[in-house]
Amino acid sequence: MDQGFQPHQRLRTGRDYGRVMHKQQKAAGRHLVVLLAPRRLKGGAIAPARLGIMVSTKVSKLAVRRHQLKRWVRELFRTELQHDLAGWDVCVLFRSDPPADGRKRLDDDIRALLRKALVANDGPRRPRPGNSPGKAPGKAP
RNA sequence: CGUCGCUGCCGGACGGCCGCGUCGCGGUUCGCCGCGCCGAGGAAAGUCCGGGCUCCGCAGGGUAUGGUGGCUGGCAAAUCCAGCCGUCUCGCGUGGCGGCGGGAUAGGGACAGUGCAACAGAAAACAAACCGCCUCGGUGGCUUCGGUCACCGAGGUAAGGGCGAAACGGUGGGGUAAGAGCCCACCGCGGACGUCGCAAGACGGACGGCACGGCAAACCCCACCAGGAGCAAGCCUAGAACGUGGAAAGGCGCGACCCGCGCCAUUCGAUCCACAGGUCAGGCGCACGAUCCCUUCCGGCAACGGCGGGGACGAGAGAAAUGGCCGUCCAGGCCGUCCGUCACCAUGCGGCCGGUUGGACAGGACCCGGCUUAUAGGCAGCCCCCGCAC
RNA sequence: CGGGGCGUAGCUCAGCUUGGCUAGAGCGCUACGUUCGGGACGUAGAGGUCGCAGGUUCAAAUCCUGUCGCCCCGA
Repeated sequence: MDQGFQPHQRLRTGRDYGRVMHKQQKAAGRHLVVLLAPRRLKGGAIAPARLGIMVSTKVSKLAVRRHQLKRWVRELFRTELQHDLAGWDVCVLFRSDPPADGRKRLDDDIRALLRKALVANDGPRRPRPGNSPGKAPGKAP
């Protein structure tokens, strides 16, 4: 099984992040929020999943801690989640600092929130029809 | 032996699997793939100082502003480091000084000026009379007619009382109506000058005759230092645009001000305003340097410096890479158990087995030197003489 | 990278300029009064290491230095 994690598997630009944030397909937990957006390549092929992680200084003032949180999420994505999420861009946004020894619980939370977000539709309050620039609403795989 | 304190150092090692970043080589269906090297700290942190580097045409003068404040040395430089001096303080010692040892120290100037000092107290800064003490005058009482007491008034007096953080030298003697550096001795204070020291200062001291109180981490004065911005500095390449309307005689260049200097412009119009248009592109800067490690010799009390020899290149990316699982070792802690060593006990040392913990503070963003702060545990040295044993 | 500000009673703030007289105000809290009871009102009272550590001074919330925490600007 491929467990790599390379540049094309990440959200890299502000545009990527903005696209995921505006999709409104999300699920929130105590310590973090998971956002999803579907993605297709030009030829219609299913794109590999991409991950973006956001940890602000408000979550923790210590750089070490912020790095550690990113690594936890990245490791989980790399080892088990990336193949199930093919065709999706995922963004994990931390709201507060989880307990220092709570890695297992954090992993469970992420899995649960992902399931919730996948079931959720594009968002209950759809923007005014005809206003959005021709985006295709994502379909849950 | 342990502990406290201070100083310095270390702050896991090796290996396996999966994974990440730069670079190099090879391959490629141009998506990427394979192999190899290297890949966070002593504080990478706070950003408190100092530099390097880069640009601002020149860095020139003055003012302002800010900083520094014993001396000498060290360093590229410094609010850093070392040594020394002064002051304060603690301990030891002495009859008392001198002395010895430790600690702290932002430590120029209070005869340039302005200002501040609550409460208490008579009085708080060119001194001053509340009580007291003394003299003189007046009135009254008593009288042994010498005086004495009370009150009022005019003066003298800083020795005594009490206040305070601080009261215009201290002690003793002379002196006096009572007193006073008024005079004298010793001490304190100021101090021309001399000697020693590179210097801060140290020692001696004619003489003065008490005058000169405290606070400048109050304003301030003096001396010295500082041009400004910061790698989003800045340089190069590619690409887009190089239009419209209005105001306009001076504007801009250093961003506190003035001077000096320079540049652009004066209706074909510098510049300013509004609109329109463009920009989230790539490379360099970017890591071989006041570099790091080991070392002979020399100079210095030390910080540190010099000549020489050997060895090492150790992240540099774009919001930004070091992680996960496991094994062995190693290290320490705690508990339980057993054995050995010294003549014995305690302590200690060494060894065996079982269980638990892999630990603290913490992650580079142009780079260095220092400072400060955080830090589980361990090692070494010094100090102390607190505890235990002999 | 550069710059600025704040920390005082449970809460929101004043006092810092020019150190001392006194750490103060409002809300809240406690007790009593008033009311049949509550609210409002009246009277009395409690409550503060002035973020922390040093220093200057006779004396520091105030001045100086260091440090911790929080907030806000500019590029």
